[in-house]
Amino acid sequence: MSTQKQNETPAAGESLLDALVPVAFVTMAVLNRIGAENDLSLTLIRLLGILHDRRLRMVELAHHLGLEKQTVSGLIARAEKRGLVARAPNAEDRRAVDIFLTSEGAELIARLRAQGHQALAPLTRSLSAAEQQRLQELLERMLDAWHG
Amino acid sequence: MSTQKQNETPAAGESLLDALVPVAFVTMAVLNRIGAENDLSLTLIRLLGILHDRRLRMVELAHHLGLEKQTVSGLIARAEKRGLVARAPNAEDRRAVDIFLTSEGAELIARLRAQGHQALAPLTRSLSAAEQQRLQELLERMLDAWHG
DNA sequence: TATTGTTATACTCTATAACTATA
DNA sequence: TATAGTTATAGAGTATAACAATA
Repeated sequence: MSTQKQNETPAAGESLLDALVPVAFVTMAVLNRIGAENDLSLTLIRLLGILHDRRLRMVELAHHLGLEKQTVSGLIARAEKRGLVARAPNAEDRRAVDIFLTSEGAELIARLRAQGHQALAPLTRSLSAAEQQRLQELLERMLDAWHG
Repeated sequence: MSTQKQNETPAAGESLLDALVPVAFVTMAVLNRIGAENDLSLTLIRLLGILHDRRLRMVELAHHLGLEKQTVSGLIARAEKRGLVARAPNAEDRRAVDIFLTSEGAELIARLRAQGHQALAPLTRSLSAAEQQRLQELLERMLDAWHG
């Protein structure tokens, strides 16, 4: 079943991933800890982050998160009970429901963002300003390639 | 409640995080998808990854994962039932239990690793070899600063 | 007494399946 | 018929609390 290593990723790519994956895990761990301090899962953080400048319908939100609509229905139900988001009937489609942040939810994610910057600062602070800029540039290029 | 922006993270750092966090999310999403294809959660992937070259006791494993020992006890119970890991009494401490990969577990994580390289290749492939190396270097510096 | 591990219990996250209301 | 959303149900992941065995 093992193919010859013809079209496989070269060694250089492997080493990059060996740095990228741990950095991603550390980043997630930090966000997760901040979430825990605020009683929020990573999913809920993402959800609030997505809604921070948008009002979306349930299905759209599910698509953004890569989750099933029933799952998001439950997430929203719990977040709504906590006063972080609200539902409103959609103007054009009477089947649809718009989801949006309450002011409390908006304040929470602003606070989270500040905490995130503080908590992740030790990670970025090890690099000079020029290096940070270079790193940011490379990461953005990767992201663009991924999404575009 | 909003402090003056005296000792807060400077704009340069914020922009880097605005690239780092999405890259981390994409990386996690890819790993998560690969995990799902193999019926593995991110936690289980990490757990197997940690055990790939080690034999650890329950508490040590919990510490590595940043989880409570009871949680890991459950994870191990399920992984053991699937034949991915095994338990053995520790030689020196009769209270302790050593956890280690079965050959099946070892094969699985080797397969996952290959899948991960393939799946994340589109992310890294957008950069030249020199840029990949530079990026890897910067990420490693951040990691060293974080752990060291 | 303190530590290692397990079990009991509860809540969140997630999916599959089945349902209602609207398009 | 197809789509938007909810509810029912079930399993994994996580934590707190209580326990047994060993140090």
